[in-house]
Amino acid sequence: MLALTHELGLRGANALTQAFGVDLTGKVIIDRSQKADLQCAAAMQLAKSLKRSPRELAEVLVKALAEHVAVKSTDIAGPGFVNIHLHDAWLKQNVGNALSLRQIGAGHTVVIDYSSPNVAKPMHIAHIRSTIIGDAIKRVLRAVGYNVIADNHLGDWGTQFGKLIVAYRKWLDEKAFSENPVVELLRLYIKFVDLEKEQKQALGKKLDGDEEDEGAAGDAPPILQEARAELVKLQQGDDENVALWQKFIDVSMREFERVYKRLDVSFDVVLGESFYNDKLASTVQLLLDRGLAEESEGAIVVRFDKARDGEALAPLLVRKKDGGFLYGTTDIAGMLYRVQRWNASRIIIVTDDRQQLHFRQFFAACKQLGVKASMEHVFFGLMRLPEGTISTRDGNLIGLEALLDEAERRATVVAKECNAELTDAETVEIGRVVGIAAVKYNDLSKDRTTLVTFTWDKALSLTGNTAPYLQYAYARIASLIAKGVDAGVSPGELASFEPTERALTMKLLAFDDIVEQVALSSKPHMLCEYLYELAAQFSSFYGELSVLKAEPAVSAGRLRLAQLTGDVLAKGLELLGIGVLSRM
RNA sequence: GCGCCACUAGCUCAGUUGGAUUAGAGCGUCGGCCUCCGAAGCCGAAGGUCGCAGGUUCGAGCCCUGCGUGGCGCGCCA
Repeated sequence: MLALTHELGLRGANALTQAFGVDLTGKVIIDRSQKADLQCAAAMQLAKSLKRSPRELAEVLVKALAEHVAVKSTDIAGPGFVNIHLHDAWLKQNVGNALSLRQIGAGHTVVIDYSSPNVAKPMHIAHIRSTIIGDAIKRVLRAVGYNVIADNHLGDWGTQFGKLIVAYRKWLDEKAFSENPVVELLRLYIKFVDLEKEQKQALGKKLDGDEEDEGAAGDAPPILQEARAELVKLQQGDDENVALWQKFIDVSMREFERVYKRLDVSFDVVLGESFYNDKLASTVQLLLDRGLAEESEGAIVVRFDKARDGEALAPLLVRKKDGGFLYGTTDIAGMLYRVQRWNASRIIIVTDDRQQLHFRQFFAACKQLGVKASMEHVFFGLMRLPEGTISTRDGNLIGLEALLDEAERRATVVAKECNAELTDAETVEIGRVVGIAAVKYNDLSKDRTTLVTFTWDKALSLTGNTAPYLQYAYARIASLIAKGVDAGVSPGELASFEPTERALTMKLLAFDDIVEQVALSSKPHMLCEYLYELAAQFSSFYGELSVLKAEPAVSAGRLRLAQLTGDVLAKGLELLGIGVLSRM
């Protein structure tokens, strides 16, 4: 219905512009309403600046809007609200366009960076947020016409690789590695960190008061010195170390791919941190040349000031005093690369909210370097467990695959209970689709900025506002249509228009509006909310009215509404990365 | 010390970016509905000082200020 609200908004703005001689283009917004089909609050919003009474403006709007073919009547209510009632005939005629989306992204390229797991660490339940939310945003942006580049910015570089190489050579358990390489790598890493801590304590606490020398080789724990040496060799291209590093990446990617396949998540490119290695020195040089970076205590930093950058941010470190680079350097290099290579007008990066400061810093630096693209940090709240923060150290990781396994298992049990006619193979397939959907929807349906506390029962719930509810509505519709075919009823023009049918129609027509809002705000939960309301509206309609057992003309119309609902549900769920089933 | 995010029903969350005398869902609780298109469902009930106090205006759960609680950040990790 976006097209209609836009038309009405334009019409209203033109009328006011003509009446008062002030250009008000774009100032009249048409909203949904509980009291009417649509409403307009512009009269009150604009009254003050025009020095007119809201009533006066409302009179103009009422007259202008009433002339549109879709509008049956208009009236003024309260302090100056304009209520708009639409013709039933118009709604019936236009409901078939519910699935068409304005291509607001046409001609634009957006790069979206999500998932981005760390190599050599298993994916656990917290990784699902970036992965699932990012993938849904990607699908929505594509649906509204953007050329989308989905980029998995792997954590495949950095100091941890020196540690891993040392630990691998010292303590590798071959058998464990061949059975589950990533778990073994995690064990090795933890073992290293434990030893490092031990040695540090043995060295005494004098390091605290002597920060100047902390980086000096002499005072660091021996094991850490070894790791640093291996890291330097790796960075210099030492064959053996590079081979090991590549091996870590390969085994990790194999595991990631397995998870992505189960989740139906995909990327266009996988450009990890290491991809930008050869661009870091020149990035720092560029910052220096532009006068944006300066030396400070041996390091190179970018400073910000309120007048130029809009806020007084802490400095961003781009080169350590030992010459090494940091992830801020990589991020800036990545931004420049993405803008140049793809000529992207939007860059979206999906990470948890702890990194907000970092993103504001590096976005500000990019702006100073002339990046014109819209840079958006799409952040989400951290996931925690009821007993506290998820941490590798505490060993309370819940593996992502374990979660998916359990989800499928529970959904399979329920599928068997609910539908005895299904074969075992069907039950397993349904359990798979429904279980994965439940996990995804659980994450997608909450505003991404809220902190979530993970519990099995919530994450795997199958009733109420969940994916299975939506899938169930779809399955019933599929069943209806099949029965309609048997009975010789096929979808046709809407004949009757009971209140529930009208409400369902209005809901269907809101689809394009919601999708556009998600594309602009990167908040998929709005689509979840909408689909849930749509399914609920359908369920009411279905409970209240007979579809196939009404008069033929009425049946055809109701079947059409059901079919459109099914189409929108399937399309909406597809945009969330969730599948549907015709039987469950 | 500075900054970011949150605070809405017993619990988990929405609230269309400032709109309408009844602030909405789900779970849980209580009560109805399978002889009739799929009960993973439908209908109804109970449940609220929107963290607290001020402010802005025609109008505030939403914006501003202060405070409280929780979580997370703040130069050589990512």
